[in-house]
Parts: sequence; C-alpha cells; structure tokens
Amino acid sequence: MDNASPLSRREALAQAQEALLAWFGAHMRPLPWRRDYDPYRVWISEIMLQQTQMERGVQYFERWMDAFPTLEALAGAPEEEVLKLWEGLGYYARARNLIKAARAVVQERGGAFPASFEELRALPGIGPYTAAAVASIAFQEDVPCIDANVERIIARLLDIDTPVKEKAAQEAIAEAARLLLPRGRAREHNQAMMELGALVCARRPDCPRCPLSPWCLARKRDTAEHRPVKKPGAGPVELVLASGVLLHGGRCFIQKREEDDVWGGLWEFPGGCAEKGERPEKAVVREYLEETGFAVKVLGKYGVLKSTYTNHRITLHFYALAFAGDKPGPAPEAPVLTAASESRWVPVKELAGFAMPSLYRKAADALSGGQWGMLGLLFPKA
DNA sequence: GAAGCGTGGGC
DNA sequence: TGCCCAAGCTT
Repeated sequence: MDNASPLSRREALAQAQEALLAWFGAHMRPLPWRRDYDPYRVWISEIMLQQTQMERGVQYFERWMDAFPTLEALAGAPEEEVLKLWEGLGYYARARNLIKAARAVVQERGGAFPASFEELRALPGIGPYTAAAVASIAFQEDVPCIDANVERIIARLLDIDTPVKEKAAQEAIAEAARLLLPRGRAREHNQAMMELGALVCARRPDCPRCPLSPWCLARKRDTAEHRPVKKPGAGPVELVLASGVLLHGGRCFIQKREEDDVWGGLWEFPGGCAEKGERPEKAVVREYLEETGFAVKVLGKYGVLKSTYTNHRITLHFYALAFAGDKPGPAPEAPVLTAASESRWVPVKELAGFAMPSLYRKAADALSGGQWGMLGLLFPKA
C-alpha cells in the first residue's frame, strides 16, 4: 500500500470511507440528539459529553431538555437552577458557559443559532472540537472533528509512536482527519469516527470487528494496544480538608463559591485545607474565622468522607459546629466573606435545593437524612 | 505547553 | 485497591 499509485490510493481512501459509513449505519446507537439533529440539542449534548461517560450524559441530557427545551428557555433560566441540574456532572464551567453563550446568542444575534465553525468557536465554552462537532453534525459543514476517540483511531491507523498530545502528532492527526472526511458527509462521518472509537477502537481495541482494520498500520504491526502513546502525568496530591455545619436558630450556614475557583458557583459549608501538622478540629475553626469572621467551636464530629477530583485525593473531616459564645465576631446575618460571593442561613431540609459539590452533597444528604445518628438529630433543635 | 477544572465507572 | 479514564476548554 505504501507504493500504491495516486489512483489506487484514492480508491483505498474511498473504500475506507464507505466501510466506515456502512458500519455506522448498522451500529450507531439511538441517542436522543440523533432524533432530528436540532442544533440546540446537538450543542448541549456535545458540552455534556465532554469528559463524561455516555450513559450519564444521556441521563443528564434528558433531564436538561425537560427543564430547558430551547435556547430561549436556557437564556432565561436562573443560573442557580442550571447549576442545580448540572450538580454531580462536574466541570461546572461548562454549565456557566452554556448560560453565557445562550444569553449572548439571544441578545447579540436575536436568537439566530450560530451555524458555522467560526461563529460557534467565538462562544464561551466552545473550543475547536465542539465548534467542529456542532458545525458538522447540526449543519453538515465539511470540518473534521478531532476528539480523543479520533486521535486514538488515527494514532493507530498511522501507528504514531510519539505522544499524541505533542505538536508533531497533532499535525499528522489533523492532516489525516482532513483527508479522511468525505465532502458532504461530515455529519455521518464525524459521528462514525467517534462511535467507532467508543465501541470498537476503544482503549482495548476490538480489531476483528473494525471496518477500518484493512487500512490500519497498527493492526498490521500488532501495536494497536500500545497506541496512542501518552505522556506521563503528575501523580495524585493528597489533601486533608476540614469543614462542618454551623447551626444557629434552626438554620445552617452555607456560602456560594467564587466563579474562578474549583466548584465555581456551587454552595458549600465553609472549610478548607488543614495546614501541615494542624489537627482538622483546629483547621475547621480557623477556616470559619478566615472565611466568614465567625468564631465557632466544635460540638462533635460527624465523620470522614473520601473523594477525589482531577489529580487530588481528598479526606474530608466533617464537624458539628456552634458559635463560640465568648468571641461573637460579626452578627450571624453579617458574615465577612473572604472566599465566597454570597451566603445564606437555610433549614437543613432545604439544603437539597442548592447545587453543591459531590463531597458536600453527601454530607448534606447524610445530615438531612438523619444518617449521622444522634449528632445529626441534635441539630434541628440545637 | 502545561496545569487546572469533577465525577463515578471499570478493571 | 489504585489507576485510568469519558465526545475538552481556558488561562
């Protein structure tokens, strides 16, 4: 094949393209946004599926469309409501950017959905991949999509033995992706590539079932298992967090995180990292003072929760807190916030209505569900 | 280019 | 259990 003439090379390319499209026609999953390829639905699906497993993405997608069925509905929705729906999905900037983009389209374009790669790329939260995906899948624009699936497939087709994220490999992949795209078929082709990556050319490749295996160099050389080549990443960071619930007048204190921080726009109980050698009981008191000005004391410990995010491993020590009588600090209704944009005093039973990071959601649910026994039951009348 | 941003699933 | 993810974007 390496010495093939330009004519047979072109024929081989056409055969591979047809084989892929035929495979997609036979094996594509009936996903909800494939119903009519409505641009709004395609856009939402693409954002939701970023770094997210398909099954979870579909569940959130169905709920989302019930709540915000149109671009206009999303543009008019309160951010609180959108983040609450997104709760648990992670990467919350995706949800905040969806709102910003929807409002921009309504206000600056009169609601006319951006229909080209360039226009899409200009919206917040839409990068090269998503702009190509929406332009091709919703509007049949002839642009290739390059996501992790496509990178993996092409790294195997060409047997690329350098790290895929490096410039050289990226250029080879982009060039191959352009060549592979059959003009006028971008919607089917791009989805076919990603579907193939998800179902067949996965981390553990299933070469016997692959429609592209006749043209795959890694298959020929038996290196598919070792492609794509990844660069070693940083190891996990251990984090000890101390937090707790401060109750006063039958309500507990929560605060809303700043946008540019992790878990931006979500609600939490104040707290933070224990310093080196610092006991978590002391850390939670210090953090409350630093973040709210409140002087608090520890009534007891609910327990320890474990979690991870990105490359952090978290151990959260969670406490029951009350105001320390001798050092009042600011009045309960006037905290001095240094790590949050706003705060509320809410009844425990209403915590369910606030979007919280997964770790704090578990704590809140255990609190309101009485799963922390006597100490939890103490609270409503503390 | 590298790092930061979440979460739950699978092996 | 510990590690690697799963349809990336922003700074």
